[in-house]
Amino acid sequence: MGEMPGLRERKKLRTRRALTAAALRLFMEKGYEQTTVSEIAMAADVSTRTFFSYFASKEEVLFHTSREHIDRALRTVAERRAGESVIGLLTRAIDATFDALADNPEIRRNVMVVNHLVMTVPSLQAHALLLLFDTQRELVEALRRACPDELDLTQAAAVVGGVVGAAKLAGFIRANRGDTPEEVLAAGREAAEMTLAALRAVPPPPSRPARDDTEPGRPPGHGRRESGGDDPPGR
Amino acid sequence: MGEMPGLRERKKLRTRRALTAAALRLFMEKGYEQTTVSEIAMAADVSTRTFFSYFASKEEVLFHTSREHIDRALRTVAERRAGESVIGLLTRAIDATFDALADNPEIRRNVMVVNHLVMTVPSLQAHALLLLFDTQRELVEALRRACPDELDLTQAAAVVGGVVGAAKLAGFIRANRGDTPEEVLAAGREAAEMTLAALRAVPPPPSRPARDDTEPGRPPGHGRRESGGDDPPGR
DNA sequence: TGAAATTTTGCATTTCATGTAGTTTTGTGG
DNA sequence: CCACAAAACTACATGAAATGCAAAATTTCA
Repeated sequence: MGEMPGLRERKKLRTRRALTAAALRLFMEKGYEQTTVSEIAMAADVSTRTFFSYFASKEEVLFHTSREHIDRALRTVAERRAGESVIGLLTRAIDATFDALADNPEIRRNVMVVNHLVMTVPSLQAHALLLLFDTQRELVEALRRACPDELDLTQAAAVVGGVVGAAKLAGFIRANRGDTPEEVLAAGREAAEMTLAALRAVPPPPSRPARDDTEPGRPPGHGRRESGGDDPPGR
Repeated sequence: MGEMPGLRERKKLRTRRALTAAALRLFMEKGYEQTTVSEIAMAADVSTRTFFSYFASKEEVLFHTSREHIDRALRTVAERRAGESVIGLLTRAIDATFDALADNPEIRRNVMVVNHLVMTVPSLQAHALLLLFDTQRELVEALRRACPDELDLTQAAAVVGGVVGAAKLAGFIRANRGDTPEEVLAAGREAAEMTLAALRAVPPPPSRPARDDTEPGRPPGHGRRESGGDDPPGR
């Protein structure tokens, strides 16, 4: 089959880029709601109908690029190192993701605009949360594939949800207060590592008996263990 | 001023209920996308325009009721008991929430339908995630109000995000697999308590020096402390 | 060059959502 | 019981998102 992209593919890429660039510019200039799809298409010199053959919706034009970051995180998890603990693996994946985000200046510039839009337009916020949520589901799957026999479904979900949830909430809240991207990233990283540190110290509780889980689901052996627990009185 | 609601208010309530009931029934019968707003209005015997004076959008008709659950959780956090640790307070709030959800059969029936719709319609999933996210932000605020001088912003966000994130992801994933509401609730509760247990054993790391936070942000004193910390080497 | 495949386009249509202006219903005070 | 003000509702018009379809236009390949 073809090696070099070919004119048709190159043109498609150019059109897609023109559309996203025009969209970002217009959103910044006039606001998201005030910008119509037909204006975006006009600015990119294509018909309105063509816009929708590139992006399923007006919102999607903002999120099409983030896929590569997601894939990197998934790849990191998939390449578990020999002898690496579950939490160690997650720590490495989190670090790799934050490092990649922090290092790329061009991406960071766009992220600023996208971030501002996401923070201020509810429908975009919802879309972003959905994207992140789907990512978490993929992460859970990847984690289970990389560490079979060490995590049952609920445990994997708890670990991923806890770490990503902490980073997300901390990051969003900081971003909402108008902090710089650097501060936002730092807060997210810090929150994730706080949760990881807690998980690192205490292996998940002993497997509950009556929990049939399709897979065997045994208690994951982590690095170390220490004080069992002292649960507070009651509910 | 008026004590008893008054006819006007009662009628409004009836109309709102009629609208939600009609919407749920039609959504179930014909699917969400296939149901138009005008059909819902027709079934509830009001004009299409009136629908939008009750609900800002077609999606909102599904989520208007969940507000009371949110308020209960917030109230629990606000009523911190004397001497209660931060994690203990959160544990109690989580338990109260899950107990309330598990106990009310009428709510559970509706939750079934809503759940199914949320799981299958992306725009509804996005809306639900947004709602949950806003709830988390309110929780962070409430937690900081209830425990001033014990948590800085990032720490509060990490704790809430971690616990809720774990419960959410575990619950959604189970729900997606078609598990019963009981199983979904159990998995959510279990995941939340797993994260809480981890946090309980390890107090957040010593306050980082160069972190100016609008509020003093001192190291959170939890109920008990033990192994100081084993912070991971570096980043 | 010419035929096949694919992309783009214009047009029609549907639905969500909002603004406006006018009518009906409700609460209140004489 | 009636009249008046406030509110809730309705009908109508409008704008924009999104989709389907068939007719051009463009690329690919023989």
